[in-house]
Amino acid sequence: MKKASLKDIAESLGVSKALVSLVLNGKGDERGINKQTQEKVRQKARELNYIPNQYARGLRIGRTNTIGVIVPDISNVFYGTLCKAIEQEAYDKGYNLIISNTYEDVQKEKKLISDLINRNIDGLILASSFDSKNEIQGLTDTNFPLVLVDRVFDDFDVDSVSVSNIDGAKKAIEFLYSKGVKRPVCFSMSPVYVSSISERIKGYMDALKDPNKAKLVQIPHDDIEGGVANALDELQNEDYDGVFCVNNNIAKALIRELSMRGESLDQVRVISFDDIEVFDIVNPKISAIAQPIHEIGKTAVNLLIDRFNNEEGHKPQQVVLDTVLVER
Amino acid sequence: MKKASLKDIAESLGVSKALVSLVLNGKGDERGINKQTQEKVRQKARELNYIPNQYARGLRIGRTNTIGVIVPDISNVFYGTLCKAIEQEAYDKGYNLIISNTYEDVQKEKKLISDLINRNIDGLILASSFDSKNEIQGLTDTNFPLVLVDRVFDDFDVDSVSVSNIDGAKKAIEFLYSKGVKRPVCFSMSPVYVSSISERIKGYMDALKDPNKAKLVQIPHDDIEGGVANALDELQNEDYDGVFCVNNNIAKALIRELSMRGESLDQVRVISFDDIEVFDIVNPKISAIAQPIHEIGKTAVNLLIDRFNNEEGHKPQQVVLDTVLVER
DNA sequence: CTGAAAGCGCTTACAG
DNA sequence: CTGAAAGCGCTTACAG
Repeated sequence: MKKASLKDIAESLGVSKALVSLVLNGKGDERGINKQTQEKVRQKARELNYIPNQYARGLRIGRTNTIGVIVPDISNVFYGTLCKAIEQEAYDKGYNLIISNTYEDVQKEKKLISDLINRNIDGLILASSFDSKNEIQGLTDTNFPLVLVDRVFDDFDVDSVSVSNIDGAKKAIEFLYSKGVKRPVCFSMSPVYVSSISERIKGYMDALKDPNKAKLVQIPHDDIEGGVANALDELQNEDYDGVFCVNNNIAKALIRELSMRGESLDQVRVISFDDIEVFDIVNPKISAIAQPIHEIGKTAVNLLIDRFNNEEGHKPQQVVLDTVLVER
Repeated sequence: MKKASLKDIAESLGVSKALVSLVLNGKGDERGINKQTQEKVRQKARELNYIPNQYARGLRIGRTNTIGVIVPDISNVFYGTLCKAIEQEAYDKGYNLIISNTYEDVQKEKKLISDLINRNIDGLILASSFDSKNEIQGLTDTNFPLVLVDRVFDDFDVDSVSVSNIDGAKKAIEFLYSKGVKRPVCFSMSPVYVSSISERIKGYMDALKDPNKAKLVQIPHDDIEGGVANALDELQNEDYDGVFCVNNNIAKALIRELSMRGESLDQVRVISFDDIEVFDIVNPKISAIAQPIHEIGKTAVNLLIDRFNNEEGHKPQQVVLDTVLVER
């Protein structure tokens, strides 16, 4: 039950491997190969259930039609959905994905990047946890096709797709004010240096009516539950009356903690960055700043493919998409 | 900035490619290659930033260290978490993953399977939407390494990992009874033929005190919201007082719909198969039948690897893991 | 209109 | 202790 190769088809038909290869790659007409011969080849390929060996092909062509994807955590709904969007677009364009998680561990991220390159991916889509572009400068120096998503770096001439986080955060704070909130707190998350988080903090600061009343709480990414509980304790006696959560994980922990304490969500106005299903399920519902996740994924894939097909001419672009306030 | 190859190392050191290959693959000692020569080779490989071409290697060896994973929908938390578990175990064992979604579309599933095999994956982990084993009989006939997860087929001698769905559903119903529920309804989902769903229905039936009072509602998988709304309308005037949801998607839709109607969850006792975060966030919390997702993923990967390393001796196993009642 | 040949980068018997 | 050679399966100039 050995797999059929080009040679098997060629021999059984009495033609050359070259001819078979040409026909099967759709270059039969272009090379003026006899229609009947072409049909015979295709027929036989079907008959032998021929499956081209992509590794021989990749070796020869120098490309593998595989894109690497590295995200912090695919079981986080935001990244799960992003990966799904990337997968759909990649699948449509004939590319496969290799997906890996870093869990915000920069050592693992370094290892994953080199592992993936070892696997000869054609390009990489990266939601990085690095604190500076230095860590990936090496990649771009060697001209390796890279697209940053979600988290980007300043002054870095590499393809990227992100959202206007500052603007989104502003919209969130303005929404709180419009609902009568007097003093909004920001529940932020470590590592605070990733661009998406730091920009959202900046948006919060910018939108405050009275910057002196800014209140920023740092929630550690590896103990969100505990961090939120501590924050609530700490704020017990302060006159905060609204919370802006910089991401959905914090908002989820907050909802849970409030309900455990018997405090209704009605008492505290909450809004979150990232719109997830839960916000529409809990009672009362939670408003959110939604990211165009599908478009982020699609754009990232297409930037990469453009780079592949256009090695010389491709100019790195920093795409910034808008967020939407989902009012509930 | 060309990538270094074995040949580059060999030439710059005045040794053969064979020697370099042996050393770099850790067979230097076994083949009695001079320690100093070995050190020189490793040194030079580092210096040239040598990355072996996996496709040349794969072509030569016949293996690619890549596992295909096909699930219905990775943005569904259950499958997202399963993929994460699979990824972790695979990563530890030196395998890469190619993940794809079927969205319950059997045509897409067929195409994906052949696509992945075209990409020369070493083996496949499959949560299938097929209604019978016939669709994949071909795969196993050719002896292709396959592990079914979550959804399995009867009388099919292939590796698989699933949970005791019947038993889990019984536990759910018994829990409802213990909480004073008199007449539990089962919210089931199409396609109902997948084993996980049909077994949960069977568990529900088996556990009913009065089988005549069985009430099974079919929710279409592509319109869960609407299906749940209709179901609630239909049940308006019946004396049901508890709901068993066969999966988390249905439970989420139910929670949302109840809260939209202003009915508290307290009025209707709900329990769901699959334990997800939301159940711990809503108020009141929802009890659930939890699957050992991490163990499912890990077991699947290891069955596959055992099959790889043990081509002849490997005996297909049907692993069935236990569920846990998470009472809230 | 078609074929023979080279070569992608690697590993592995084989030979000495 | 090390090297020369074959070959994995494919594609692509080149030649006729």
